[in-house]
Amino acid sequence: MTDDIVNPIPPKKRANTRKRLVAGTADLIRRKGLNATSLRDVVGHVEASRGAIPHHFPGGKHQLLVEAVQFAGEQVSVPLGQVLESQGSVRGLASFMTQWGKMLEDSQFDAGCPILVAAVEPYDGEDQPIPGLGSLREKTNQVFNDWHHLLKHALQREGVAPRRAESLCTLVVAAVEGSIALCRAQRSAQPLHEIQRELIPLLEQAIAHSQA
Amino acid sequence: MTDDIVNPIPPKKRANTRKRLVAGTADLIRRKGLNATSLRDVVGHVEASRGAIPHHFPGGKHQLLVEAVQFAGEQVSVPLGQVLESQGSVRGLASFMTQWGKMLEDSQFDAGCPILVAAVEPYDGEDQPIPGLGSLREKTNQVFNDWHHLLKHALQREGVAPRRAESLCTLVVAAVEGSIALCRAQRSAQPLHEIQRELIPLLEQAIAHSQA
DNA sequence: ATTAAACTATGCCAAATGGCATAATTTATC
DNA sequence: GATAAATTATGCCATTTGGCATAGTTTAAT
Repeated sequence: MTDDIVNPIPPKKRANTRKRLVAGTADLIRRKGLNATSLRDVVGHVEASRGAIPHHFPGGKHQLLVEAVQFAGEQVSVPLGQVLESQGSVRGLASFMTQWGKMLEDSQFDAGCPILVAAVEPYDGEDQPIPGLGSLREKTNQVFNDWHHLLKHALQREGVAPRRAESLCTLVVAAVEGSIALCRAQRSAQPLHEIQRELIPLLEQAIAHSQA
Repeated sequence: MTDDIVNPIPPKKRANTRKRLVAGTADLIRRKGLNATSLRDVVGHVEASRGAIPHHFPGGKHQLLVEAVQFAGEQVSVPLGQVLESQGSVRGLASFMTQWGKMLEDSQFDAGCPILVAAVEPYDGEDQPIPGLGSLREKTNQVFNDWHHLLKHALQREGVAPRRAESLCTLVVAAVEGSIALCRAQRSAQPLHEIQRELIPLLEQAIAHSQA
């Protein structure tokens, strides 16, 4: 009997719906924020049924938000890691920031960074943990830490001392996120370009100085 | 007859209620955000009546939010201008950032920057203008610009070239706001300290270089 | 084919929200 | 003090929200 073979192809359309819900939520968070994104919006956006949510996410909206933040974090950290690896920290960061500018312009500054939204927009119960996932705030912080470490390791690989790398990449992450807020307010990608003008030479200098 | 003397003491308790509503809204925006701050929350917070809102703010919640953002912006820009004037750009910025760190810690990172919230949290109708006030987004951008110009003029006064001052203070504003988001996620003022570690020397260097 | 499980669809509910209308009350003016 | 205006207090309403329950449907295993 096929006893201990559970199933080589476990899910089919089910996992698809689940993923679409998570991705769709992440997408709506960018445009509407945490509170204003209703579950009805989400199921409408991904063409799912309302009943799919309590089924796939017994933790309700809260769980969906946490998973959406995690998903959105990976959506950024994976390409960020690649570009840092292949182009080095300076050129990698530059193309990363260029990408961000394009995204903002393409959406006409209606879609920002979902992680920034999760960090800034207070959400009732953001500190209550979802079993196995942690709280919304923990997850948000974890994503920021991912980006931070990615950059930090890239800088250290290029000779920057750990302590300096620490403050440098906190500055980079803070400045990029902050500039996204400025871009949204201003409806222009200029702030992103302005900070790039300062950050790139600063990194170059730190790397050059370390190799002296 | 007292004909054209309208009234030497125009408002008494009325303007008080109005101001309290605006200030209370600004306060709640920090802790709950735009959407989650209900008008019932506001009137409860400042001990006013619900009817006071349609009376003082015919534009409804929207108008109240715009005025709250303006108020909160002045609440920051006035002391910022003072400290930049009296201590110069570098020391002024340093004490400004220290103040921010204290505020965050005092609230246990429950209260952030209301302007950052207004810039990041999407709000339905944020682009619809309130007659005589402009839209929520315009007002938010205006506040960022105030801070920007305050810092820019301080830097220029100390010899930094306009183009450099431009990018430098965009970086400062973006980094400070971004770090507030990081602090909130991390429940620690460390990110603020880390960016200070980079920003202060950067400004000092720019000023020193300009005087060579 | 049958049965069980996973998944989806739909309706209902209590709570909350912004806006409004109306009434009560205070304040200013003569 | 009387009158009008400004302000405040309260109740009502339509809408939206998240959560849940129940029923229907598909999918997989035997």
